[in-house]
Amino acid sequence: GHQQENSRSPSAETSPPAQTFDWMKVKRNPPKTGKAGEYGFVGQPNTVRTNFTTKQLTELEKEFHFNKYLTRARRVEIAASLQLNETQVKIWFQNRRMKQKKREKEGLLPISPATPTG
Amino acid sequence: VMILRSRFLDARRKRRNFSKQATEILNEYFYSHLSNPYPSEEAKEELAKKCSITVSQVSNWFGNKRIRYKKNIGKFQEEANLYAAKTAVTAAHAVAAAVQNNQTNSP
DNA sequence: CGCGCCGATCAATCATAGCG
DNA sequence: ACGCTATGATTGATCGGCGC
Repeated sequence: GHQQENSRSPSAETSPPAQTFDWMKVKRNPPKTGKAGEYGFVGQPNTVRTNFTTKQLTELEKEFHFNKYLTRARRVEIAASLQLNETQVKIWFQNRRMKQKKREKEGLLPISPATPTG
Repeated sequence: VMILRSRFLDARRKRRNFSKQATEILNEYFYSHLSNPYPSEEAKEELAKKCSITVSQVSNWFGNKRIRYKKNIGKFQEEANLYAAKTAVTAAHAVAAAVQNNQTNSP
């Protein structure tokens, strides 16, 4: 048996490697977490993700436990309190909710492999 | 730097590589859909079942695979060729079947 | 028309597994 | 035991779509 010939597949898929598809070119825009009012550096995006401190995470988690959703006012308070951008606080809660959802989802399936419903 | 890392790390600490079989299945899907390696939720569930892993793990695998693949396409050439050849056989069968069905229909 | 949210994904990083 | 690479998981932030 031998099937090593390079025949042009009439179909669409199954193309030779090294081919560059759109998904390989996808590039994310740099984070716009430009903080203003701290140091003299204003206007230059952060290019990298912020590293939240343990204190900030602790406070955020505490707030999250209080309520999963934030109001504009609350967001402003927390942002100022933790020295973060309102957007960062908003995004953090967003991600937090997704994480919560994911945890709940996984904590239910892996214990029931046998289901009569098929 | 401090030990800010070892505060609430958990799952990330102890992990086990997927079985060879699971990796094989995932790679087969990835390379047979190289033009668009984004399995639907449904496909992920099926892959998860076949690989005996969770849907999240399937998502993680594809996420990592896509990023690492495009970051260094050359490094995956061999692997790509390997699975491309493998899927080519399957494709050939599909084409053969399609031809039979397409006999009465031509563009 | 803008804003927040959801779901998916990106991209960088962490920490460990695997190999010589 | 040690250094390096491969690989799974985590996560701040982006993208597109939706509803208000």
